[in-house]
Amino acid sequence: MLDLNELEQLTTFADTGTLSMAAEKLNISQPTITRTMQHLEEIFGASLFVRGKNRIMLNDTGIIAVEQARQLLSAADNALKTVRAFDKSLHTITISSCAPAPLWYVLPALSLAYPDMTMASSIKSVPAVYQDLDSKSCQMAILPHDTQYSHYVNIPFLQENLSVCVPVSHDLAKRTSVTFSDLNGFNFLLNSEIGFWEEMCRAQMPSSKFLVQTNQFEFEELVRESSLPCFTTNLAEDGNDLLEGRIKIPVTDPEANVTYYLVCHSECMVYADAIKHIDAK
Amino acid sequence: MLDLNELEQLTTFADTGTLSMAAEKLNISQPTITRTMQHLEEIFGASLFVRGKNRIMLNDTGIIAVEQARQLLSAADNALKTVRAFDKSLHTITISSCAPAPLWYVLPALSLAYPDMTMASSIKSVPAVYQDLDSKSCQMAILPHDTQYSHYVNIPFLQENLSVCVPVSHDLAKRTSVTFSDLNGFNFLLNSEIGFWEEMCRAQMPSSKFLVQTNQFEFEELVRESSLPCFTTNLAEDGNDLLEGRIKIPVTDPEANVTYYLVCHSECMVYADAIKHIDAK
DNA sequence: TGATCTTACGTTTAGCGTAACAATA
DNA sequence: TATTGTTACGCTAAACGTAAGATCA
Repeated sequence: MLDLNELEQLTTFADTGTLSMAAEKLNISQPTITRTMQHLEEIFGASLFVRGKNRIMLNDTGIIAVEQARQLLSAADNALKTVRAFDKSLHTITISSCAPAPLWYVLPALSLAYPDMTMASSIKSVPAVYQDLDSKSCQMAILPHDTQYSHYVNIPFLQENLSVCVPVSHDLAKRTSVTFSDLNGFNFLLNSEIGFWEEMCRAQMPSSKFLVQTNQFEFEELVRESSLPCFTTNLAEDGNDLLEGRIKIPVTDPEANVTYYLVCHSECMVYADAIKHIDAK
Repeated sequence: MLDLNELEQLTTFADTGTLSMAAEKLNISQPTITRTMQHLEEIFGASLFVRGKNRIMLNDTGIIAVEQARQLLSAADNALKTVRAFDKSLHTITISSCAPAPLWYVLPALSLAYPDMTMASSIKSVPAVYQDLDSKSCQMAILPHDTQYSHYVNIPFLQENLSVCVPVSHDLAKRTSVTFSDLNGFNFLLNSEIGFWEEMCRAQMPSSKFLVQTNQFEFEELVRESSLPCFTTNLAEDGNDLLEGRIKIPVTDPEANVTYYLVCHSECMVYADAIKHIDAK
């Protein structure tokens, strides 16, 4: 029977051209490779090399053997990965969310209910979340609305309300509420990785520019040091004095006040059960 | 790295259902299989079984692993066969002939010239020979005519002339020569494995019936014991007294007097060189 | 009680590395 | 002389089988 280790030595030899270099690359001694090559010829029942006194090269059959060896090693690697991936999927709850805030509640609740499971979450746009859901590459999704599809379980579980934060000196600072059309045209500081919020802002305020910060520290510095308006919500845990000197003004548009839904296929409903009791503070 | 031996133990276990039966099937001890299954779990980095106190079964990951193992073992088997087949092809001269007689000269000559090579010959219809030639599944072909294709080497090397053999009492016994149209309508004894001759006879004598004998002994018995006409040629070595009491009458049609051509791709011309000097006795 | 799987133990052997050798450039 | 491949030798570690133990039907 073929031995994948031996085949790897063969392909390494084919790659390097000499037995010694192959040995070095694989951290084994040259004699070992010599023996393995001899053994491979026994196994294949064919001569694979042309041997000089001091030199060894693949013959035509050897070239075919190397080709087959490569395919086989690659297939073996895939098999290993396939099994590992499947096993991992059994021990992982994958969640695709349209926004970060719901995950702050969902992940701890799930970790508590399923301490042996690994959580894998990602924040993406609404269409991307739907794609994960349809391809079953997530067990659970979080969307800012009901899916309307009866083959999904839809559970409302959290509300998030958007406010704009402006310095006290800002034109809008005296307002007690605003709409997107009031805000349209102003430029905003925005965090990255905020899911559907970003597209929503761009859609609702087409005349505004958004300075998207990838780095949380830099974002906070800019909030403190600039007078650019930014956003917060009822769920945001704005640290310390981050918004000191700023006024929070609720945005009243319905698009700015969303109800999140847990969405999953019926077979994953157990996971939803573990978190649907959650109340926002 | 995966070990194909271990994977085979896995699939055997999957086939038999218990470790002990798998062990027996593979002629190894049960503890060995136990250890191998434990080792496979290490290698895959996943639990593959559900274990009772004295029972072991595949879990979902295990089923996937078995599936992958089967594919891999089958791929390994194919790889082995591919290499062996290629090597064999390097040591085999394959000849497709439209008739048996040319092989009586070609095979000994080639064996003499290439003592380390294995000869593989087969007798088939003219179209089948062409197919072998085009698909390069033979190194050399023997056809009853020139191919007219310039990308083939065509070497005329042998003539065969057909005669009909009838008992002295037969209607045709007095003739010194005949044509197919004279013979059309008579029924004939025929050997099997005579290549293009059979189709040729059927085409030239559509009103005749042919009693094709698969067994050489039975054929000869029928020749001796019946008065059915049969055929022979200048190349045939009709043993002993087989045709005693019969008259040989040459068939004069051009189709009955063929010149055989060695046909091969240019890269196989060396083989043709070894035999093109042959003269018929 | 017989069948099954696991663990423990002792042996064997197969594989490895070091070293020596032969040949080349 | 430095590099390469092969052969010889001795050792180690891995793998195996036997035996014993535990559990179930």
